[in-house]
Amino acid sequence: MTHPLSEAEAVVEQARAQLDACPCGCNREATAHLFDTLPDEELLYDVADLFKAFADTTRIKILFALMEHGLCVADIASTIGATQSAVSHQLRTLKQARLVRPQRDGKNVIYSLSDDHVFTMLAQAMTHVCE
Amino acid sequence: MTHPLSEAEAVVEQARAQLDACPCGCNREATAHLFDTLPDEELLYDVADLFKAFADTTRIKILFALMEHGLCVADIASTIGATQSAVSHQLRTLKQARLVRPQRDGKNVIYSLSDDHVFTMLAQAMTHVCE
DNA sequence: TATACTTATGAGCAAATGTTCATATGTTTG
DNA sequence: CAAACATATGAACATTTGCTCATAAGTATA
Repeated sequence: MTHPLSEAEAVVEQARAQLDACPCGCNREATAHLFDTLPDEELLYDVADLFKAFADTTRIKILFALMEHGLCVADIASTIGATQSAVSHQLRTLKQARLVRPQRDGKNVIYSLSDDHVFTMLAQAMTHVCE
Repeated sequence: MTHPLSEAEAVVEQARAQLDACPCGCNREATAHLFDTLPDEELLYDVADLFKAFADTTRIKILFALMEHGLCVADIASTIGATQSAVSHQLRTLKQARLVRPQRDGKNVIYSLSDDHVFTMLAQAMTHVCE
């Protein structure tokens, strides 16, 4: 015997839970309690560092260029119109901040966004700017 | 006559739609198409500028201090342990980037986060750092 | 192994940034 | 209006940052 209604309710519950758990922290009510007190100095320092990694036009161009798929250094350079050296220097910064991930492919090194978190931060910023 | 199953399905559908519409852009599939081509130079510049506004320890401290509720300049300064002048200078930067909003209250000026977008960006960064 | 090709790195320089100190601007109250 | 208090701003200085140029390091192929 099936219980159509309760099954559906379970799905609804699941969907709601997923909303609450949205990893991006966009649910203010569900997240606010995390900030009752000022976080540790060190943590705040790390947060600022994360934003610093995004805070340059060249690096932003690189990251957007990688949103579709990975690219080698030379292709990144030609896509965004920058020097190989400049791109390599900035990739170093992005790599240290764990925003991109290198992967050797013969002579080339393919860089990709580290994870969906990076994508989310970029999308979030883009929507903010576009408003 | 009621239709329990189809009503429940409607709710499920609504919940799913809400998930897709998550304003933070955390749904990669739903957002990816926005980045098929590299955005305009100017837009990328603005995105970098937005991140620059977050990219300083003092400013991050100020923003986190404001996550609970608005504060006047002096209170911000004492909360984060910084000079009145330093805080005022940085508030200027944050104001220009539309991350905070001033509101006169007698002799004081109460600063608050501009909108939930700012909250989201901070929460997002915090979760990224904490992983 | 020698050569060509791709990427990474170090030094040096110019520009941007954040702080302090002094002071100006604004606001309330005697 | 004068004095006290809160905030904003300008100049100067030190630090950080991002670029270029030259060159090193890693990889594939003749």
